[in-house]
Amino acid sequence: MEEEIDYQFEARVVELFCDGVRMLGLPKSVGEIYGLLFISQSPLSLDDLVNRLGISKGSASQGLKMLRELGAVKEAEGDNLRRSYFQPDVELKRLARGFIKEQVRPHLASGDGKLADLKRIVREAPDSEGRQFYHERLDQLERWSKKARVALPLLQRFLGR
Amino acid sequence: MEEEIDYQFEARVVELFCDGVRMLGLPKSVGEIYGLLFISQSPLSLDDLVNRLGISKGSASQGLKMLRELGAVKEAEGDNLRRSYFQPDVELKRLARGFIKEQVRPHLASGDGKLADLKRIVREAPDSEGRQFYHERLDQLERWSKKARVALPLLQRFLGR
DNA sequence: GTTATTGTTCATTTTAAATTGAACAATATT
DNA sequence: AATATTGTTCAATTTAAAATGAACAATAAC
Repeated sequence: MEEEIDYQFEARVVELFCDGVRMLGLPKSVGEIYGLLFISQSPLSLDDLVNRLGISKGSASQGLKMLRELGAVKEAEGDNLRRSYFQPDVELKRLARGFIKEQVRPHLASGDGKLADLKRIVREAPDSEGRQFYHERLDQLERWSKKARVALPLLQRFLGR
Repeated sequence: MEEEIDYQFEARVVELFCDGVRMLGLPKSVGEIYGLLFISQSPLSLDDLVNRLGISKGSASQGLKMLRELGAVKEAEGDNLRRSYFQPDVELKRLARGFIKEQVRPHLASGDGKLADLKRIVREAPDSEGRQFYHERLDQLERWSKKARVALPLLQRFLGR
């Protein structure tokens, strides 16, 4: 009965994290895994995650991989010496840093590259009524990108205090 | 030939915006529409969007609706008096405000509600070894949420200057 | 060296989300 | 009032992303 309450409670926390990570554009399973680790009193193994969340071994493995890359989970000691156990990193600072580094910056960088290509196309195009307009719009885009690049470290700093 | 260059250029700008909005979790078609409006020298009608992007009337209508709700496009005058024409709002400030108001805040609010429910469950549960731990974790979540609520207006302010 | 255990990879399947397009409403034109 | 034009809605379809699970590698135990 006590178990039953815990289980329902756990499920609702997991659900809350699902919503959370989907807002960030990450797969549901990643939210489930992080959520369960977050609300568990002791580190869990891949097998624990599979059993308690009812997801496949593949999902659990991939989800853990992503969470490790994000710096959102770290290895920990557990009963079984042959297994790896995981616990969540619960510092918002680190979570934000990992997300920005792994998910945001790469997209921004790729966008900057494409933007530079476009600017070159306009620069090398023959003069025309459109050229000036296009140039202005691309400059606008460049200003957005620059602002984002400045905002990110500020945001990170704010979250880390 | 001149037309051809413009078309390719336009297509690449549209693609850039597709990537951009997908990073924000919005549908591709919304990026295409905004992107085309962004790089067009004059306002466009729904029909223009359908023809030049090769998307369905339904998509264009829904995409425009979302962009209007986000405050990312506004109506404008055009040749045909019976049609509505649209042009983009290119102020980062407004774009950020709309996105935060329509896409971020609702999720945060719903999360806060669920979090409050969970806190109540823990508060009303009988004392147990787990109770204290759960309480701490939910407090942590609450601190995250509060930090986010404070960060958003700061971010908005920063983007608006 | 054979068998068990643990975890990863990736082709296939499933699921969720976006798109379509036909029916419909609203409004203007003849 | 009949017809044309414009735009919306929503059930059905398509598409992209995520989850699955079987095959595989790596390591440990026997």
